[in-house]
Amino acid sequence: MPELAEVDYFRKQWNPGLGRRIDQVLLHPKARLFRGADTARLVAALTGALLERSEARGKQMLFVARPAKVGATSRAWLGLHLGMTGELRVEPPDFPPSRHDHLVLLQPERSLVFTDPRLFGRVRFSEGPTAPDWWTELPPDLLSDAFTVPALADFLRRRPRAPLKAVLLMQERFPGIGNWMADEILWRTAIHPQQPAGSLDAARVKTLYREIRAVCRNALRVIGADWSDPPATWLFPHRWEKGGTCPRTGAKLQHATIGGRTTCWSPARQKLI
DNA sequence: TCCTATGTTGTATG
DNA sequence: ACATACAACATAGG
Repeated sequence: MPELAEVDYFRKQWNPGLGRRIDQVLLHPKARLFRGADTARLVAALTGALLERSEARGKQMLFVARPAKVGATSRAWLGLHLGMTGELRVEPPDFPPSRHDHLVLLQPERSLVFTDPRLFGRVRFSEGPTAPDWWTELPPDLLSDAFTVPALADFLRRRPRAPLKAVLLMQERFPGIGNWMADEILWRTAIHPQQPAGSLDAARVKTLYREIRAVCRNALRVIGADWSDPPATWLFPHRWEKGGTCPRTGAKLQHATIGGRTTCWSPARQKLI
């Protein structure tokens, strides 16, 4: 389920383990989750290490650990992506991992668990004095100063015929936006999800920019903080209701596959132009 | 049985 | 080279 705010919520689930030692690492090395990662080194580096801190950028998470060796300047960098069904949670120290618990960091006081039934998630691992490229080369956060109206306009211009719904899902420009956030943004902006990205005038680009930032802020405040339900004034709680209606117009919501994903919009306020 | 699922990626086509 | 579209990945639930 995780998009921007859900990812940050799950990241914080491991907060009780920060500043604490990792005694043991349990994993299934052949799980698709670990494709491309050196699991042997991951286990060797994290065993006995101190879990220092974590951060999230878009749908990506980073956990940083200090190796047991005294005076070590190198760090262990653990990158996690939750895919479609990944979750992070805390369990007791003696907890027995079940089938989908693919990575477990055992601490004296608790177990930090990464579970992912569908295995669309991903674990990355690196060692070194500074953060690895796969972390530092991530695109700028949508709430940072680096995400600007001209940057948005330029990106849309380069994908002139793609439907806006599909474009908003491109992580290289919109890190953290997923299916429900894209629909929420277009609904607030009153733009049809099928609208070609290159067809917006300057005023609409500016409005789109503002609503992208607003949905990111609101989602982090409401869902990211404690997994609160978004209020009925959002599209979110109505999008899967049968016979669901638009909270602003009262008109019946519509559904179709756009950009390869099930899309919900309010035909009363989102019309092709 | 068939369809759906808050995601990414590899591949084909234009 | 770039833009676009879509199957594939793996599992559970309606």
